[in-house]
Amino acid sequence: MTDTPHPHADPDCRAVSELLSRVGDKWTVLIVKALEAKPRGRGCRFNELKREVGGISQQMLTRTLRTLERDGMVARTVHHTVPPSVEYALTDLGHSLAVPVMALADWTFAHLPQIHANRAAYDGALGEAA
Amino acid sequence: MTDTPHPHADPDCRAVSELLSRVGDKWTVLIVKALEAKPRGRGCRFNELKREVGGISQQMLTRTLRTLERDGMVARTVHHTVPPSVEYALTDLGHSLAVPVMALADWTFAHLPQIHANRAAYDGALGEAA
DNA sequence: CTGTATCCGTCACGATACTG
DNA sequence: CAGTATCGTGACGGATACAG
Repeated sequence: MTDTPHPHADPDCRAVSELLSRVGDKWTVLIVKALEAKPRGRGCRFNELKREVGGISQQMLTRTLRTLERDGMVARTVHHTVPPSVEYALTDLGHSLAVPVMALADWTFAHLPQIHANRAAYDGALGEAA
Repeated sequence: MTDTPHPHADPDCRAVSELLSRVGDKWTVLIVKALEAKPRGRGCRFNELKREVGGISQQMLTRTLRTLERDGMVARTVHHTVPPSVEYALTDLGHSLAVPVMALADWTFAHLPQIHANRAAYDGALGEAA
């Protein structure tokens, strides 16, 4: 009651924003999607994942995987062999996240024509304003 | 077959990424949420919206609203009075977008304790590694 | 009241080189 | 093969000043 500067001050709200940002970033969804395609229980090696996602740098792949691992979305398994090999796999939490995310993706896909039409109309209106 | 550099090259995939980024940005969801709270058909003035979202600059409010308007998510109605007044309201498309977005927000909210526990465990493991 | 234009700091992202 | 360290760049977001 003291005073609420703005909605983001609320811890829960911040957490939701944070997760939304995560989903909205450039690679998270692509990585989750790639891992989700794998048969349940089977992991994916680092470079294998890198190839499947495509166009991602080692840096970003490592960073994004670390974040996902920290949140418990992916599990990391190290095999101390020579050469070393590491397997990544979605956890239950990771799989469950994929559900609402894919729903959003489906929404986008379904409304794509509409959105494109809207943009064309908007941009067109600007041009003819002269 | 010619060659697929990376998934983002596909127009549809790019469009989905784009929408995801939009949702993941700092203000879009908060604005949509504020507009959604309004009774159907009733608009919201610029500064009224600014107050309700809280902590947003005019700059960002204008930019985000423009983007949403261009995509047909919000409708902008200008009343040529003195002083001028403008009303913003969600369109049908905007309302329908709110559904999957809120589903994602609900997922986050539901799994918040789990995620926090995971982070604590992860960070804790790092500390004791020494 | 409702915008637009400008400047500036921050940080996400990418490329590269290096290590175990 | 997997990962870290370092550096550069550019987009994004915020503050401010100005205009209709």
